[in-house]
Amino acid sequence: MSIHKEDRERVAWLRDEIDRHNYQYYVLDEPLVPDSEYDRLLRELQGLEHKYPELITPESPTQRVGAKPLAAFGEVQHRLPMLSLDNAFDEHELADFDRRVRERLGIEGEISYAAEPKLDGLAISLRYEDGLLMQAATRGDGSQGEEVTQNVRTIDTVPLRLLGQGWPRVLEVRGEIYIPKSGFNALNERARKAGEKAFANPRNAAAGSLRQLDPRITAKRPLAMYCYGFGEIEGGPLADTHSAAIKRLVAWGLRISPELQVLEGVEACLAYYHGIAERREGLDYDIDGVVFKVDAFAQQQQLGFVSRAPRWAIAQKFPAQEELTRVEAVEFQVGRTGAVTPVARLEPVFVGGVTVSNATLHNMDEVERKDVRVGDTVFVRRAGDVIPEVVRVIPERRPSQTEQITLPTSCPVCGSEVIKPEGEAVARCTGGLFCSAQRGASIKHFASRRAMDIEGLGDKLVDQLVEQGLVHDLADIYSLKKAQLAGLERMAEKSAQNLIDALEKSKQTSLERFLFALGVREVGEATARNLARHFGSLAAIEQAPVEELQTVSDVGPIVASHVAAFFRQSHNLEVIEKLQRAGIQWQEGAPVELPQHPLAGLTFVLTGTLSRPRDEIKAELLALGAKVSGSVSKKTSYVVAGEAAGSKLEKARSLGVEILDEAGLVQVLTQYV
DNA sequence: TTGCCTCGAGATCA
DNA sequence: CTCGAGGCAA
Repeated sequence: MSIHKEDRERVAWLRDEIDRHNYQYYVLDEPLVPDSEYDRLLRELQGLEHKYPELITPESPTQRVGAKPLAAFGEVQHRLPMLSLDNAFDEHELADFDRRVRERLGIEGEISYAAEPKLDGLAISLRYEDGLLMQAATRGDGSQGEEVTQNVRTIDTVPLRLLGQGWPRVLEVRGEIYIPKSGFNALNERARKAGEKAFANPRNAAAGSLRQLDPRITAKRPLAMYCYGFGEIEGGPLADTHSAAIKRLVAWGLRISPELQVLEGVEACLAYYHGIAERREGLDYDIDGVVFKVDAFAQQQQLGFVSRAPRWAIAQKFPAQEELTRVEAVEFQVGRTGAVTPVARLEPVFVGGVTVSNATLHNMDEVERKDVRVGDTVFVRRAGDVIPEVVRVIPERRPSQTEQITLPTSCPVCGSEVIKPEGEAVARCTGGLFCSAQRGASIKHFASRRAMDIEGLGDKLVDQLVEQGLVHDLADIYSLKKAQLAGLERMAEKSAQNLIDALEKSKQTSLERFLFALGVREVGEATARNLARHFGSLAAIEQAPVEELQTVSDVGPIVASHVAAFFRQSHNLEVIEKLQRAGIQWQEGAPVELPQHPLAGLTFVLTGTLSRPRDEIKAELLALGAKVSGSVSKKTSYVVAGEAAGSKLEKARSLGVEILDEAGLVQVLTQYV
């Protein structure tokens, strides 16, 4: 069927018109027409597209909701990493941040900061190519996230095509996806009426909505987005300042925070923070603080990054919400290494969007400092937004006749002696593998994904295996028979076979995984990898003297002694042998020469009065493979400036060479070494 | 640490 | 229908 010219033109006109109304409504918050008129346009477009399916394009406003559920989310490599922000928890820390920024930039006057509220949602990266939304990805670990394009397309406030003109061919925009409070309440109201479970808080509802495989469900969730930053942009930045660049997004149909402001100096930032804090309740979205960014891109570039966070931005967080509750009990948990940790069992209380019923007390020093007792009324908060924490006891509300919490002399699980070495905070059960708690925890660790990755061997199953005495040491899991498993809960034929298969599959592994899985104290994934690479074979590690172990990067005297002690214990060696007899194997390689000179290629210049003799610092740098020069040139990597530094500092500034104070030097060293 | 989603499979009931 | 496990996000 041929398409009438006027229909084709009408379709194009309708799309422009609908996109324009969306823009007015969502971005500018100034609708031009009543909803009924908007609906009429949309229906007319749907009618025409129904008549001429060949006119349908992915960016048509009728095409937000894809028809088919996904099988799984794909992975996305971020071209520019999605970083996290440093936090400031009080005015003091914010002032420190401002001072550091000015010092690094060598500016006496006030810095311009772009400020906006920090939304409590989840971070997202949108990629537009030739003006069309091609990809939306979650943050993930910062360098690799999940592709959730199908779901993000359903969000009304995210344009499928950029409006206007002048956008770069490739534009990555970053922002926060969230659910407005009003939408959240309506959503939960609906869920309650339908007899479904309500969401605990808007953030989790938003995160859950984005993880739906079926975009039709996502489309029913009232998600929204504000843009606050950038990823890759073809042709470079959109303006000289962050605020100007962000404001350009508006013309292209992207939504930005109406609260965005440029402020001069730290005093203005503080005032802004207090202003937002006062209006917090009235805003239609949850926020957990305010973000300040150095506005000028040139200054941002000069400031650079520290590991995973930019030096040019900070999040000033609101004080964590605190609630009162009662301590029902203090129990002692025994971990994989035997560490005995006091945990407060609390009367469940809703704090910061979740129900908290447990809070670790870390160690006895902490218990004594806070003097927490059973029956106490305490303030609880979520520290750093995540970990529940007992803030303090309200002594006036302590019931009479309470007792101080004391460290048990014997392990609550196995009864072995508990020892707290002088000067150490952590107490330990001496039961070793005799202790079922340690046994269980070490098996769980062994089976975990980053270790041996034995699918199906989860917490509940391990608890059962240990409880029933089917497993005594790590190696025993490989001699489990289907018949033995059959007696356990939720373990019928199929599950048992799956587990046996998973065990079999895990036998092919790598030295680093195996080393990590063994659970040697202080040996995490990174250290296991370093050891494996350095020595190449298990035998070499087993026999290595402490001095040799210490030559491995990241291994100091403490880690080295733990490693050596582990391999001196005969029962550990027996378990390893048993595991190998069970069929665990890996490729043993030749030891890899690790670069002995982590600072190779860097040139330092020392100037001014430093806290130690210059020769001493110089020797250290040389030992790490760096060059130390007497004069500053373009090739100088860093100038380390102490008190009363003179012309060399001047020269460094004029050449744009990075300048470090001693603290900065330590940071750089930890970065490279 | 908690909450959410998804999947597979066991448990339960008609 | 319910549970356990796994994965993700803050």
